[in-house]
Order: sequence, then structure tokens, then C-alpha cells
Amino acid sequence: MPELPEVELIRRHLAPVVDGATVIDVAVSHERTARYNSGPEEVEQRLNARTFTSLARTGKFLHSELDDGQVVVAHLGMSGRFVVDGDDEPHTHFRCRFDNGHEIRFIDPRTFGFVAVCDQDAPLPGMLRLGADAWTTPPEPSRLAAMLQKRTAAIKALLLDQALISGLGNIYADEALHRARIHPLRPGGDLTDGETKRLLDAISVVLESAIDNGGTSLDDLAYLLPDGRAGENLGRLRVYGRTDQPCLTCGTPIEQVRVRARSTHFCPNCQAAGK
DNA sequence: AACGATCCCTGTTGGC
DNA sequence: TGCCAACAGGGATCGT
Repeated sequence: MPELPEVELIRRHLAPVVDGATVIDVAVSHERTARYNSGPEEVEQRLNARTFTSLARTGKFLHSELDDGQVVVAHLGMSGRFVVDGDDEPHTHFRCRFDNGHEIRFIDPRTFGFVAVCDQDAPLPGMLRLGADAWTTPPEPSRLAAMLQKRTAAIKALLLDQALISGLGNIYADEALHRARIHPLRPGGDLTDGETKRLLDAISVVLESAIDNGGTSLDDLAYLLPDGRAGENLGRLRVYGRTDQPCLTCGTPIEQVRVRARSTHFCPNCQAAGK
């Protein structure tokens, strides 16, 4: 499941292909991929003959303004991949050929992802409420503390709320909480100023090193580097997917609980429930 | 307004 | 071995 680091690496791969390129052929072949427009035809019509400007990323969203002021937005969801100049393969729901000779394809078996074209003054609902990007524009500790004030939900759940901070998903939320030594079930409003600062530092380190390591490729290989290799960050995860295995810091078995229908991994010793 | 539950979807896995 | 339920989760939506 691509999170901020994986989406950023995909952006870096796609940007040289799409920036300044003009669409000469586009085909959307799945209704759900076009669900934020009236259907595949609308996405095709609004994209055809348009020129991409600069491919950007906010949280887990990829977006580019077009030469006529529209905005194209893509989200990879759970299983979405972009491939440049690839071969035909199952679950290809979007193909776009450019005047520079390159073609990009969007492959998404679970169809949680999408490609949308919207007007600048009518962004997608999800992007409208998007909080500051967790990596490029993280909030000051005092600002995050203010946002967490009075919040009773588990800090893990709040980290997954893209309206607070955008870009963290289930893997990096667990990793950041472990690095910050904060129990995932602690109510957000109970965090001390010191813990809030630790959490922001941990988020920064966890995301940065994931990008440096080429992202996290899980066993399902839904995410791969542009050249087809697996990202190397899986072996560096300290809690995610390590239920019952010894904590790499203290040896205590990693525990797993569910928070907002998401598996949550933590060390009961390093991340004490009290404080 | 905040919070938790539910749903969408398909490939993979684990239990019997 | 084969079948099927359970599981994985980002985000929208809805009820409380």
C-alpha cells in the first residue's frame, strides 16, 4: 500500500515523462477508476490534447495542473501502480500516451485508486480537507499540539487522519509511534509537548529513511521501484508486520491490536501505555 | 464536531 | 489437496 515515501518515489519517476508533455491518446477502461468524474469518457475528454505542467505530490495524492487550468489528480489506493512504457497486463485501467513518445499505464487490481480531472476551484473532497504534508511541510510542534488538544481518539487513529497530517498510512504511523516511544492507543490530547515533538521528529526520520531506502515493498509486491526491483525498506521496519517477534530495541514480543479497523503493531515495553 | 463502524475490492493466506 | 472464510487497508459515508 503506497504511502508518502512510495508515492514520492513514483512522482520522481513519472515527472520527467509527463512534465511538459501533451496527451495524444488516453483510455480509461474501468468505471471505478473514473469514479470522481461522471465516467471514463469524461476523464478521457478532459485530458485529451492537454499539456501537463509540473507533477506534484501532496500526502498520497499525485496532481498536475493542465495547460487549460484543470487539475489531474491520481491516488494509488491500496494496489495502484504507474508503469512507464510497459507491456499489457491485467487490471490496467488507464493508459495515456504523450507527444514525447512515452506512455504511462495505471494498474490497480483492487480499484481503490483513481484518476480524476477537476477544476481548480472545485478540488476533490479528499484534497480539500488535506492537512500539511508530513514530509515537505510538517507542522511546528506547537501547531500539532494545538490540533491534538482535546482529541480523545487514539493517536494512531489521528495519525491516519489525512486532515491533520497527510501522507502517513498504516505502516509508517506504526513505525513513527515506535520510534517516538508512544503507545498507539494513547488519546491524542494526552500527549505531552515533549512527546509531540518526539513524534514529529520520528515521522521525519521514518519517512526520510524510507525514501532513501527505495520505499517498502511488501510480500504482495504491489509496490516496486521503477526498474522493477523491490524497495529495501521492508527489512528496516521495526514493528509493522512483526507481531510476536522480538522488539529490535528491547526484545519484548511485538503486540498487535486493531485501531479503526487497522492492524496496529507496537512494543508494550518501549511504548508504555501510561506515558 | 468528533468518533467509530461499515463499505468498497481482489489477491493471498490459513484453517479444516 | 481443495475449498472457503478471513484478511489486507485508504478514504467516503453514515449514524451516534
